[in-house]
Amino acid sequence: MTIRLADAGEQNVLKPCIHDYQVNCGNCRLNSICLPLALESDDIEQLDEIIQRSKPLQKSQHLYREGDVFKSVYAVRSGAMKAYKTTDDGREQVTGFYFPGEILGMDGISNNLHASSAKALETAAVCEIPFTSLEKLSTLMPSLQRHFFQLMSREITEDQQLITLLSKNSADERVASLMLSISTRNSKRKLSATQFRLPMSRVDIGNYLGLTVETVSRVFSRMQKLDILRVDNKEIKILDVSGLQKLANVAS
Amino acid sequence: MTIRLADAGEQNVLKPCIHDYQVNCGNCRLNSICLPLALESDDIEQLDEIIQRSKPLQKSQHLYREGDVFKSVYAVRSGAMKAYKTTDDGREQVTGFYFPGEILGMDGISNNLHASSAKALETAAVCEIPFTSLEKLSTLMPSLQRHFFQLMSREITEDQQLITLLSKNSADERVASLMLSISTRNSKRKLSATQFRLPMSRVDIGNYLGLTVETVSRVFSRMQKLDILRVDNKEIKILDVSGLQKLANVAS
DNA sequence: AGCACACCTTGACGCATATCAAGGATAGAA
DNA sequence: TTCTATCCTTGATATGCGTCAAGGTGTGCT
Repeated sequence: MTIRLADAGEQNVLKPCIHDYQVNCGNCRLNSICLPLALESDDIEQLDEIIQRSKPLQKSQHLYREGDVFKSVYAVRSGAMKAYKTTDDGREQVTGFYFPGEILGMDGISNNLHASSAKALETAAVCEIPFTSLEKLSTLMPSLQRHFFQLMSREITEDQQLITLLSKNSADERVASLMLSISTRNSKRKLSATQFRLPMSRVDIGNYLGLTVETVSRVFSRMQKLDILRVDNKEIKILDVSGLQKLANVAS
Repeated sequence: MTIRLADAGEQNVLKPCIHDYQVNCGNCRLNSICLPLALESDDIEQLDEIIQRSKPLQKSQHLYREGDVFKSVYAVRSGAMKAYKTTDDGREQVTGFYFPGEILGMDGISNNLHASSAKALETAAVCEIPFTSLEKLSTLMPSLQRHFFQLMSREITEDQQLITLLSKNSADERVASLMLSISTRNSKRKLSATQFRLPMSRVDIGNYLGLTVETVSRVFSRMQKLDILRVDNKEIKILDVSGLQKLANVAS
């Protein structure tokens, strides 16, 4: 079986290797998102050495589960992941969606146990970054230490954004915000900011935003009627960005 | 003017100094919460040297404001603080309450700007920990580096708890959870787990939990009627812990 | 002590979103 | 292709919490 990743193709020409999903950090297309480091090139090589690239995950396969011993954080290389917790009464709470270049698993550091589960929303490849190696390397490379402090801090500010969204905003505003967030993250990866395919189901969206499926569906219908979005199942086209921003109630 | 802190009294007998609010980390009563480090005593001394202890904040005084340049994180030494963000449309979102031994300000690391404001809920003393010094020290002391990774990770998991609470739980469950959280944090500080004075207003509670003042007030009345709490303005007495846990919908 | 202002409580009512229900669309399997 | 399971949409109804309104309580200032 040949595994072929969209991002890996060009590298293979230059640098063939046993598995064609092998890439290295130095020429990974995503390193500006994943590691916006002021790293010297031999620093990157050191980092590259500790990172493990494993076989892609199939859709709905778990990367780790809540309660697993924490060993590594992970960078998404292709595809998309969701993180979720199971509440005491057995329901699920989606805590985040992760796209290529984004890091997940940092919530496991505090107790050495993963505080949430991570599951592939579609076929996905990840880079595994063993945390003890990362810690050691961080003491040697101040810029790497700083970068990880920043990454974790960003996770905190993003969670606080979501808290505000859940606490203060209407269903329309929540869905609009998520669409804008995905749009922004896409454009950081040099993909279309106005047209994309949602990797997650309506249930996941609702779960993440504290809404029911029905409400999410109705919001999409409403936005379509207002010519703000064109929704065709999971295909989204943003027709009116500023209208969407107005709906999301954010300063552009 | 003489400033006197509850925690500082006994230290002054042993180690008088210019300001009687001066304490050091080595004999601070809170160091088991603030720094549960496997630090050697001379490590603690090094940490102690970078920490600045300033004059207490008066009620409603700001420690920092959203958008301020980020220089330090802060440990609460006495009193209580709240952190909040101002939304694009000018409303306030309380993102956390901080009690003695707890650390705030870590959301400023990612952009070198504070992502939220911090305000004293009552007269409060804080320890200022300059971040660049902390970073330098962390490269030299792996256990300190690890500790800060853990602290930030804990902030992430706590935010995720709040996300779940806001997304899935009723008004009763939210208020019950907050009461249990304060109770737990009190007992970590060797204070009563069943009787305490809330430092924050009903507005702040509602704001934090995504509820209106009126709803918070009604929940308190309801819990009082059920003999779960005794509420006398800001004085809270928990009469039925397991009843409260049941209301909060958490596994005890 | 007396006043003023902020904070808290309670009630009546309305609305946004959940819930319940049913049918349609889509995608993977045989 | 056809079957089947999952996902999505839409409508009708219910409800928890917000909103509006009014009055009470506590606290700090003069």
